[in-house]
Amino acid sequence: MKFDLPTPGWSFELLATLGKARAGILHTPRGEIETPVFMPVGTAGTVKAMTADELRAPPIDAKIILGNTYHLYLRPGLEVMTHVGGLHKFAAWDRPILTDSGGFQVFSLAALGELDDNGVTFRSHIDGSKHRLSPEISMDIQRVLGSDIAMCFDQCPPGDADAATHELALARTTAWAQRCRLAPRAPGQALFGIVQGGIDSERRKRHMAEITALDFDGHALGGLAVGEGIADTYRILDDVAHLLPAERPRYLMGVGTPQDLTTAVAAGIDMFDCVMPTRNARNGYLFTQSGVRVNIPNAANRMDTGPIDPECPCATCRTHSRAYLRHLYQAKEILYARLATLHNLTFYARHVRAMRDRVLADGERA
RNA sequence: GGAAGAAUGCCCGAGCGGCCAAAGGGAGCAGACUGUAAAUCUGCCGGCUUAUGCCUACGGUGGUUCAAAUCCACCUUCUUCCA
Repeated sequence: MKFDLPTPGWSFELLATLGKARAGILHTPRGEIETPVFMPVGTAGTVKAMTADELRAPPIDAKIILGNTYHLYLRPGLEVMTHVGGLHKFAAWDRPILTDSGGFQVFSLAALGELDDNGVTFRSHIDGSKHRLSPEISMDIQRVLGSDIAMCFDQCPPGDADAATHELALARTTAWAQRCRLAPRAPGQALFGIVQGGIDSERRKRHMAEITALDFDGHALGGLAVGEGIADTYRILDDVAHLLPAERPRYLMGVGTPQDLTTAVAAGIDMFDCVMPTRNARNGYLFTQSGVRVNIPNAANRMDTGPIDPECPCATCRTHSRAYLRHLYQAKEILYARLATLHNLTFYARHVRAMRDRVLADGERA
């Protein structure tokens, strides 16, 4: 079944379901995105250590990547972004891009500034200069960046926030979502709403009703895996994800470990992003099919002539040994970051695709 | 042949009478990382052991002192300078 989304040129095609899990295709003006999908994070206009060609080529074959409003606004800034004609041209990436609104930075860098009903004032981590982000400003930056999916500017409370903080964040996030909805967008740019509410199911559902009423192209669950404890994360996913409108894509923001993705897909999520494969790669943590992680600096790899993962088709595993990678890591060679990132992104891409294949193979046609 | 200086834990290197199992760095070992201020950060790093505990330790051997990596004597090795 294929559902048109509010933004022209966009539709979501549901192919099969297996329990709450789904497999589908998100049709966009810049191409198809098979779901479930993992979106590599490219905060500053680059998925760190990867070229656009490497991301596009199998086995990663990323159909969509992330960019970040806050970071790209601070550097290189809107003057450059306008001049170069947007993020796609700038980064030589012709497939879809999703931009985070800066909402997460409001949360994670909140100590830098003051938060009020209208937005957040903060100081640049680069030069200390004072800046302001509001729903309108965030949307305008995302318009200039020209992302395919813009995210609403939201407030994401930490995992241990109290009820009052959550209620305030919910009210603001809803009010801000309404304002983002009215803001000008780039041609063909879709907009996703974000559901907050912490780990209280009833609060989540209440906020979900507010956000889904606004007719966004897709819906995101925000504020999960922000320190609340994995059992609560999974409980909320199981309680809430499948209640998001079935005919629109469902995006779990910022998650997560391979097991998190498995759990979330089973709960009905279609889209993910996370820094974990890229950052952990750079920090020596490599994923394997067997589930046993490889800490590449460990002495056990010193003499190991085998690949990171014998089941992995990536160029790193087909070409290089653990001993070599460990050496590159220890020697702080730049090549290490590239080889490791290539591997971890391959792992994530295959992990998510395997789940999609399973839903298509064993599920019911939608 | 003479003169001056130096020898510290795996390496480099502070300390120059007690607060020294000995700063700091490196190396090594282990861990963390979830809408990226992260090629980052944390812990361990003489042994026994997980104790306000014991042993072994600052080139070697003696000595001074209640107390020495720190002071003295000699020895060994190294560096620089003068012949």
